[in-house]
Amino acid sequence: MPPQHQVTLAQVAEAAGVSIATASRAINGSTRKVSEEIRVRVTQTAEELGYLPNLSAQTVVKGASPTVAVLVSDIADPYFSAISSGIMAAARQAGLMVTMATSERRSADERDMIRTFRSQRPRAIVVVGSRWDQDPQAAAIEEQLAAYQQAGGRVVLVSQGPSPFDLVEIQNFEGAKALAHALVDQGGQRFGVAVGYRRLRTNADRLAGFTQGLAERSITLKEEAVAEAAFTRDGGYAAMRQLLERGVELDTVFAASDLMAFGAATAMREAGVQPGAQIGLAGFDNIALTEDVTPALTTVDAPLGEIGRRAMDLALSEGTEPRTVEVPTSVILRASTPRR
Amino acid sequence: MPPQHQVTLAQVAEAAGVSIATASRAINGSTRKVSEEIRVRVTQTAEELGYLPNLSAQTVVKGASPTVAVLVSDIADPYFSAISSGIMAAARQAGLMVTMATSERRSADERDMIRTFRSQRPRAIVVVGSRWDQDPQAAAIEEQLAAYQQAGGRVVLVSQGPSPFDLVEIQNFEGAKALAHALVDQGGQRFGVAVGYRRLRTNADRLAGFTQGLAERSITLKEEAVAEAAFTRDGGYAAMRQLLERGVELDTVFAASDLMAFGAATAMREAGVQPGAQIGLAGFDNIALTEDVTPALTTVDAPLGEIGRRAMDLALSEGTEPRTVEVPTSVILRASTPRR
DNA sequence: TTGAAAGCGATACCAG
DNA sequence: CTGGTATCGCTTTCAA
Repeated sequence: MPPQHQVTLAQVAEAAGVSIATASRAINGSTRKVSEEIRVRVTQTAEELGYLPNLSAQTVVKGASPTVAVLVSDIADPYFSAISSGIMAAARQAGLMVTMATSERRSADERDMIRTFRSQRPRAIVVVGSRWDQDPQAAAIEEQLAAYQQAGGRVVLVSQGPSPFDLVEIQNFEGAKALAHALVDQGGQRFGVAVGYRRLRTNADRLAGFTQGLAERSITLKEEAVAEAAFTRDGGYAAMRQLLERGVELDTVFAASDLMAFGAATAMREAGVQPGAQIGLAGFDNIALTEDVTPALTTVDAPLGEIGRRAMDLALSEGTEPRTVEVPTSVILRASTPRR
Repeated sequence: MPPQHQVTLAQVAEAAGVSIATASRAINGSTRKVSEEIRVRVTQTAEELGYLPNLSAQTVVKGASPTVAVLVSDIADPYFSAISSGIMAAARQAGLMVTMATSERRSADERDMIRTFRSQRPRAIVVVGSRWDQDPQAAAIEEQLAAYQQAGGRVVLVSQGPSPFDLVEIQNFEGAKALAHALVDQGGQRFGVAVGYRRLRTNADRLAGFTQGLAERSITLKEEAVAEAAFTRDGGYAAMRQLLERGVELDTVFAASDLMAFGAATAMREAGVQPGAQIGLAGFDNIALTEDVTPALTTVDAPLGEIGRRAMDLALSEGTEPRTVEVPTSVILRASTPRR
């Protein structure tokens, strides 16, 4: 790493003919006790010299950096990028920088990244991503986060409870349940589900909610009508193919995410089935473009940008007790699930 | 910002019964001159105590932080998130952290963010986003970047040339030209274009390439067949509406990005026109989901992930002369532009 | 190979 | 209000 020589505070002080202490107060005066005249002179000198405060030096003495660290599974996934967008907007308003890393859903890496984050002494660490059942790394990760919190940092999870940390929780169960109701009300009777791996809590919850929603309308979701694959576009494609190959009779398919739904739609078409015609299709999340596809995709809206903002709110707040923010979801019916 | 008390190197040294200097060498020994026995003892003690190096302190003394700063216009846009994903993957391999900010296409903010980046003393700054013609802030931004480079940092732009910095350039002109050829070869005759604001170089280049491609096939693109709006999904929608309202006769529309194409497709449908049937539609970028929409979208592939990786390659390389990497594009014909 | 000590850039306490 | 100085956590000469 080539060292970068920069203008230092000492140089500014010297050029302005004041002490370092005064220069510091003039430029970053916490309790501004500097005569206006000097303040102007120093800031001008700083400007002329192109002085930029060394954030690291400030961090060393202050003990924490004006930064929030964000860990997401995959930034190319519109779900995560929308949440990240909300986080970054809120961070900017709060005058914080964002350092970001992607775990690519490998929880071993996740632990390492959190260690690296801790080295940065950020003001908060936000982890976005579903919890895994029986994750062998879960304990190690939680330990890292707990130690960080112990040391005075704030931890916010966008995930599922229960959690010893601040938590933003999407109503996966409730949303899926409401969707089931809506779809039955539209005349759906034979349901199938394309779900991501159930070890991911998000999938388990959405499936459970959907199942219960159907049950409340006296419809039993048969196990053979549930196909499981990766929680991605390709997984949706694969799961839909499974369903089609199994020959289960279906009039409506629920995909556990919009991305899976997109893949599922393509699988249907390849099999000569028109989504929204022979078989209805619904997703979850309401990511961008769900309105632009044909037929427009029925889905459960999760306000992703707001989720990011809420996470930052928690990160910036002071409380000591871990709090949970429930983010409500709402069903959006579109052409992909016509009334029958 | 609550100070965070953490285990320090001094504590580790004390607990291990060695000097701070030795502890430092044992844990981060650049030139490893520590006896194996001590090394083991120190690292174990560090582990037990939960020691984490203070990155800021290291940065202060080393003069630069193991970080690359990335500025993108909008992380929620799949174009940028795909590039970011490539950058982050490459950064991780190189053992660098990523600090990220979004300018939201406001170039005044852009300048400020670069200043803030500089305060971090990152190893490199990567700016992703099209250049504006007559951008009043352009000079100020370039000045910031130049000063940063002067001080030993590396600057990489993912943008358009000419540039005094390292540059990753997408072949917008060539790609659009090739697309024009392909569409004419398929029998297209009456072309329209939905383009983003032309002050954005990306749009100007894509439009110019497309126009020239048509010209090379003896087709003149009339000005009335070009509609200009925001370089977003909504802009595509608006531009397409303009075209339709103008009543220009069209058999094929080129949208300057896939996102614009998605919006344009919806506008067509609302007007009772089937994209891919009455009017063909093509985009640019080949973002995710272009294959999953109906009809699948013809587009120009820009390898977004690779663009990010290339940018990092440049950021990590040592050379002093500014270099340019041209990233080739390729036409992908799909159902949205059927043979006529 | 190890340790003592001099910085790195900035803040904040304590006098003046 | 201003200046001198100890301090933050760590790396890196310079001796031993």
